[in-house]
Amino acid sequence: MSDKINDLMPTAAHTAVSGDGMPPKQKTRIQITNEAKILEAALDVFSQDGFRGATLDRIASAADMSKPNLLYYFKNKEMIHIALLAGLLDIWLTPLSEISATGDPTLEIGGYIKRKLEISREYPRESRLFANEILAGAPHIGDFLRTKLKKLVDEKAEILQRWVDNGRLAPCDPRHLLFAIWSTTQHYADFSVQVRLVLGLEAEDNSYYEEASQMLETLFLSQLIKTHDCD
Amino acid sequence: MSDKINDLMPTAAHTAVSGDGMPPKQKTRIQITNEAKILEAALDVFSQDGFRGATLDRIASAADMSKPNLLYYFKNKEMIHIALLAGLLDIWLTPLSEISATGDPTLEIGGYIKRKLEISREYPRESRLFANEILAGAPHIGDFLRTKLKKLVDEKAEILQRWVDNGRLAPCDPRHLLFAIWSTTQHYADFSVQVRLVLGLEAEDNSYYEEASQMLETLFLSQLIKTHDCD
DNA sequence: GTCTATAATACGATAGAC
DNA sequence: GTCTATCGTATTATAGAC
Repeated sequence: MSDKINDLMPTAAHTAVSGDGMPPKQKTRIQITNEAKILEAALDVFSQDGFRGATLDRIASAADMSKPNLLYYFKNKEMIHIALLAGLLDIWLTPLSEISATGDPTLEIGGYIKRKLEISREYPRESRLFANEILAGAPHIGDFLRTKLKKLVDEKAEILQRWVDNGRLAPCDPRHLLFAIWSTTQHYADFSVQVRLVLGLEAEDNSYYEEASQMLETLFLSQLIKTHDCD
Repeated sequence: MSDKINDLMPTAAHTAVSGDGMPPKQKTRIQITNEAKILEAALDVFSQDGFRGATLDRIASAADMSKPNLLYYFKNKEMIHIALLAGLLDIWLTPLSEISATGDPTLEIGGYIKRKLEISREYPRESRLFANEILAGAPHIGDFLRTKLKKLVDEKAEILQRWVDNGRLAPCDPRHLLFAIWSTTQHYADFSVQVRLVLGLEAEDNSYYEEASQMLETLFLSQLIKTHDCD
């Protein structure tokens, strides 16, 4: 359960997941396609049942591969999971890191919410993979959250706080504003089954994202951010 | 994977989890205490690792019981899980059902958010149990969501819609307003590990709920609900 | 690189003594 | 009601042929 995510995160998509200090090895074409096939299948399984609940049998079956062949490409179950998490964290954090202190609060926060909701729609399995990892106690990404994510949040919270101090943003705790954005956007991926059943939609029907976008704009932008005072 | 939750939900805490049409049997004191001990232990394990990831070994160990003894009280692993979900749904839905059409929108919605956040704080494991069940595709409570929950949401959405039509609530999709309330409040239970790591808090430190309460009031009440127009 | 075979352990559930 | 013993299967991972 070593937290190796911190090391391999930035280059996870292109280098071998060796975990030790070895130099990255050049990959053959078949390696690239088979590893991709495995990760695609594993994402389905891990995002549904979590690390403990997933089995190599089901991953191999979903990847249309034999189990030993799967383990030819990844040392063990844990390495597949870590590779997926590493790929996810990259997608995850880019939008947050792009919030700019020099921009307009409404545009910056609105753009962030929009991108987060797009990611929720485009990468729902990654969102559920992350949710499962957190629910399990973050055994694989605890270090990452404590160090890199915290650092980034601290940075961005400072920007938001300055906007609050300048009266350009309603008084609120910046970190909790981020939590609210994360939770509302990811909810549509993590709880999509519930959302669809409550709305009476068929599986795979993603039409609710239009309404979601509208709701989040109302919630976070129409009123929260002060464009003018009226009293 | 039969969805029996619908039947046993209302009386789950006091009657035998027989599942069939048998009349509820009177329980002995030792039955009551041992079943409670099992459910308490199972809640720890299921809420962390989900149904598939949990094992009877760890539940028995946490309950300080032998595995066969555990299975003397519950027919199998699934019955323990269903009993927990049944208990949870009761806690879950009461606040929603209490939203009153005759009340004041600010007080009704504000009260609902407050109660949901209290539940998130008081029953974080139940919240994570629910999250795990949804992430896994809601195999045990799909029917419940499709029928009873949907019905209740439809009812309450109508009330909210009337407030929107009367100009007492900002124009928004009532169902998505509920989703936003659910996601933000439950986030503090489901993602508590991440929240604590990002805030630099120790495990078990729940102090962030005060800030959370403030944030949600700002987000949902201070501006969202129209108390007056200024243009 | 891919396969069959299999080792070694984990897991859900039952049998039967007490 | 609780225990030890155990059955049958599932699961992770490896060995070794091809």
